[in-house]
Amino acid sequence: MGTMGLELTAVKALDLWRLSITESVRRESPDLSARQMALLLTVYLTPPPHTVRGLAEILAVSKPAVTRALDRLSELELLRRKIDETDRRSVLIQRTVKGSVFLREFGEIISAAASGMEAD
Amino acid sequence: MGTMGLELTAVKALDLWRLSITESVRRESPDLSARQMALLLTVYLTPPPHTVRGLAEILAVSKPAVTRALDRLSELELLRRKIDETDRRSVLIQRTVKGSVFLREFGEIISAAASGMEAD
DNA sequence: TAAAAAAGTAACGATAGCGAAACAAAAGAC
DNA sequence: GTCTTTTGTTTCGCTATCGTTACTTTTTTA
Repeated sequence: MGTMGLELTAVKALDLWRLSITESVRRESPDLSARQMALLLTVYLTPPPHTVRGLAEILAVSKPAVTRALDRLSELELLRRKIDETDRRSVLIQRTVKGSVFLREFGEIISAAASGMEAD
Repeated sequence: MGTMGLELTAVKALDLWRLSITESVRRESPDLSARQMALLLTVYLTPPPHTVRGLAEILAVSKPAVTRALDRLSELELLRRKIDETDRRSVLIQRTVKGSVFLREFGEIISAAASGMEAD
């Protein structure tokens, strides 16, 4: 199994996670919760448009919880709200320069941790 | 580069992170902060003994911050404090059954996400 | 156009977490 | 045996986030 994708045993996966998140914490990145990070990554890596309702469904959390996460992430300027002019009830969640930089750096942290790991 | 270790571009790394953390959030796992998760993984995946001081150094955070994270994680029974009888000032941080289960499941989430990812 | 539905937010009372400083307990130095 | 250092926790005032409920605005339905 797994020959079509990336091979990664559970133990190696956890160690990759450890190395990456530890490095991220050490760099004093904002201490985002799992929920906030999941929301941020979803906006950046899955096709738009992104709405509060859609994100709440994807993450299986309530709409107010998404609103609060958006409050935090937009305060950090990691993403931005914009009213959907075709349906003014909706809010479109958009990327920002700062968010792109943040995630690019984070991706590089993971990637570096992976390349430094011992082979099986 | 990277031929000695696991190959993972930054973009694929981020998507692996997204799939894993999203699945974790959807399962209503406790919403741990990056700091708490880093601490938990360090205790489980690096050689003991683990002390407050040692963890604070590894994560580059203050000792009270470690104490607070331990309060939370031990309340969740993901790990446990034990006084070091050879130096009763020190507290040894130990694993629990619940924490082992939690991390094993999380490792499997990552591993499953990886094996389901498109190859390059 | 009035009523119903949908999208997102605000308000509520609550807990959790923050950094900084002060603290108690134990061990080491002299 | 006191003084100092080390270890970890507690406390302080404060901000952030929690889940739930109530609400405003906009769109759709009838």
